[in-house]
Amino acid sequence: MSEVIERSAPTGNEALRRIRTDAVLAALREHGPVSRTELAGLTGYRPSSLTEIVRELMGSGHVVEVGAGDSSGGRRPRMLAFNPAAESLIAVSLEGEQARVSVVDLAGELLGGYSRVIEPDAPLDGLTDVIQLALEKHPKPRPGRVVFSLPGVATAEGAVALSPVLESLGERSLTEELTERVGLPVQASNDVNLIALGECERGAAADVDDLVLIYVGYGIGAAILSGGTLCRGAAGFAGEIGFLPAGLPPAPHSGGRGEFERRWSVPGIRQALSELDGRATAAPVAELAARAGEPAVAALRRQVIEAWAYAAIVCACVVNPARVVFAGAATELGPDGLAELAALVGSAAPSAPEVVFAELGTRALHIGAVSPSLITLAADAQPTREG
Amino acid sequence: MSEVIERSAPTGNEALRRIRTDAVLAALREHGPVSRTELAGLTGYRPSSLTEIVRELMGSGHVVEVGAGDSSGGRRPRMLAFNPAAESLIAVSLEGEQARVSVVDLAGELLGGYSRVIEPDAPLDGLTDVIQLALEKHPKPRPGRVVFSLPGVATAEGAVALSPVLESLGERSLTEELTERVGLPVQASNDVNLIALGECERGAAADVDDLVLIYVGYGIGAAILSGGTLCRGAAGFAGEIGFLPAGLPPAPHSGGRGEFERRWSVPGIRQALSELDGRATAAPVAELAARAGEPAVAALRRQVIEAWAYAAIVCACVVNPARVVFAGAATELGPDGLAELAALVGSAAPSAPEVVFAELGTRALHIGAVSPSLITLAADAQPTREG
DNA sequence: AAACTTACTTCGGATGACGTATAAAGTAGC
DNA sequence: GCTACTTTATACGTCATCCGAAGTAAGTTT
Repeated sequence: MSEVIERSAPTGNEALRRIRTDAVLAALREHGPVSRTELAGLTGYRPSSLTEIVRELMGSGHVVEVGAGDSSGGRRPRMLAFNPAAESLIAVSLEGEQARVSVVDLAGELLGGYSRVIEPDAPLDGLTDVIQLALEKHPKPRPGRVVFSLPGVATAEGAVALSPVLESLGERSLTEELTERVGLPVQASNDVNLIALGECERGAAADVDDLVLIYVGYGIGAAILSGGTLCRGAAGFAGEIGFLPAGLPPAPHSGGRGEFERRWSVPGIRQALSELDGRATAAPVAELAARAGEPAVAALRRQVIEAWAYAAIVCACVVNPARVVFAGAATELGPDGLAELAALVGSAAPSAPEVVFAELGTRALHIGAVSPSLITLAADAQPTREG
Repeated sequence: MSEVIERSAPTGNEALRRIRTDAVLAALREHGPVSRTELAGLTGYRPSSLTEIVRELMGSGHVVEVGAGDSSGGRRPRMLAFNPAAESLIAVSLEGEQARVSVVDLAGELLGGYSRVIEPDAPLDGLTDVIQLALEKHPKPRPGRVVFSLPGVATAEGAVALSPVLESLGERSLTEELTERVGLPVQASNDVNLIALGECERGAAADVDDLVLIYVGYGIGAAILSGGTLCRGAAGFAGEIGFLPAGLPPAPHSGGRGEFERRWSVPGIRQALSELDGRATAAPVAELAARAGEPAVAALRRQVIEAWAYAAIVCACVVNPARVVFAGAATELGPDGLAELAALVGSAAPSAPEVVFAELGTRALHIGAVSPSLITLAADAQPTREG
């Protein structure tokens, strides 16, 4: 008899136990310090039930009492708060051949950062070393898991072109081998998705459930949050808008990158700028904004804005987000550029979404890594990346 | 104290009761007749727990024993099956001024159909009458709810342009007033979404969780299913691909319909055909397929295919479905047209989805109306349409 | 200081799920 | 035909959980 469980109905007491603690913790994370009575209103549990639940969570350190609140005519409530220092986790990201390892608490606050150059021949050795170093330096709130942020560039074959330093190993072995070596569960996730979760937790999209985040960097990628949950897609490629066709008729794409991404990502804009005046720039988008007075630059800038707006409009038509967040290098466009983007999107999308810039910068990665949504994603996902 | 419940943790016994019966019913709906022991494997419950659950469901008639199964070396199992005849519901759809009311059982089988011309002045009166008629004729499995299939044409203002006969009343009042008049919960849902749920239950997408369905009719609309659940979008407009920009730079849209939809929906193709040879046709898409030998028609046919492929590619880039289903008039293109569509989509989308035609035709609406997903959607939605 | 309000906890009672034992209904071997 | 053995389904005791009511704690108001 196959023990395949179809529908994840909470069966068994341990499952229920998790659900109730998760619900209480989620309510505490979202609404700052609250009294037990307020918590009852938020979660639907009765105050009498919460007594036991809260006692348990205080025992594990995840919940702490933070003094007394204001009286509303009777006994002053004892306020409860989520304690982000109860646990920590390790966030790993790559910048070229440099691996950045950050130890963060459950609020996404940085407890310590380490970096190391990875040998392309044996990337796992270097990664394991630096993660072990971080573990030794920060034993206090024992890190519970490792979140690996991957640049997800999809190729035509459906594989994932990882960062050059990771090309030597298959993608599946990354999480599995690292889990074995480090002794902690390792979860690999698309970097743009992590950033979106971060901005959704505590950033430009904190008050929104339906969101598209468009990240402009070495490539162009989007993250789709619909109804508060990440859209992963059948193969984890949801949001790969680098392959957007430029229009009608759609042209077949050649090679591993999309034409759209090649032209309108940071390297594409850098090249277009250098063709204008022969110079190479480190931050081409910022330069577009700074040199908007020059007619040639202004024309290119307009083209870039139109291209990005096109991506936003397309996403808006398909998933109807309440807000489109531009992140990464796109934020260097400045307020004028944002206004132009918003105007274009507003005039062409059916139910015009708000258009804003990301607010968290590089912190978004850390905050996304501790987002509760990520845990639930990992729970029902295979031990591979979840998109 | 606000009684707002944030996280829907199952609190209270009645909620748990629902969850367990839902889980058991869902398992029975999906996998045909199974023994209690198999059911335990599917749901995660222990056989001893299922004794009580199944007894209850047999009491309500939703589950029936359907004889004995094959022995595997011991006592022969008593097979259990979902009983679709235990309940019925009423599906209402509009074709012009004609309201079609169908009584269907929980398998989507038609028990009876009634139609009636609605007066644009007082549409609710006619609707109420014909629904009451259906209720009188089919009292046996008492209908539990009414599912109203709405053509969802989004306007620029964010409102919904309903079928002409419903224009006289606000959209909110439709479900509320009808609920009051009929005495049953009325749920309004986008027609394309219902069709997608149907094809997903028992049709061209039965084995797929990530799906885009593109419906070509009076307009062009898509339904997005990601991870098995419908994407509704912030305002219920997810899938409104009629407003897709034709390319770069994006042009602002004028009026209530998108340029894309105006050109490549059935009326648009009809007009293009009539401009070719001055004749009006009832089924322009079928004619495109039939007269593909004429050069002028072949060119138009190719344009249509390219436009539809463009929509599919865009959706594939954004949400990465495993399959794109073309429904409505698009199926009249025939196998050659499908092959061309698939080739275009395959060459331009990053992770090429399968491209197929819908299989259920008009039955999709009925099967979608009884999809369990629709109930869960209604549960957390406002008493208005859910997109 | 007494009365009232609010916050929280303790304590039975009911419900549900699990585990084990047991009954029911077959098959296989002699 | 009788005896194992296997598989299926149920009965019952135990434990965990949630709820409601009553009780305690700690304030405010008059």
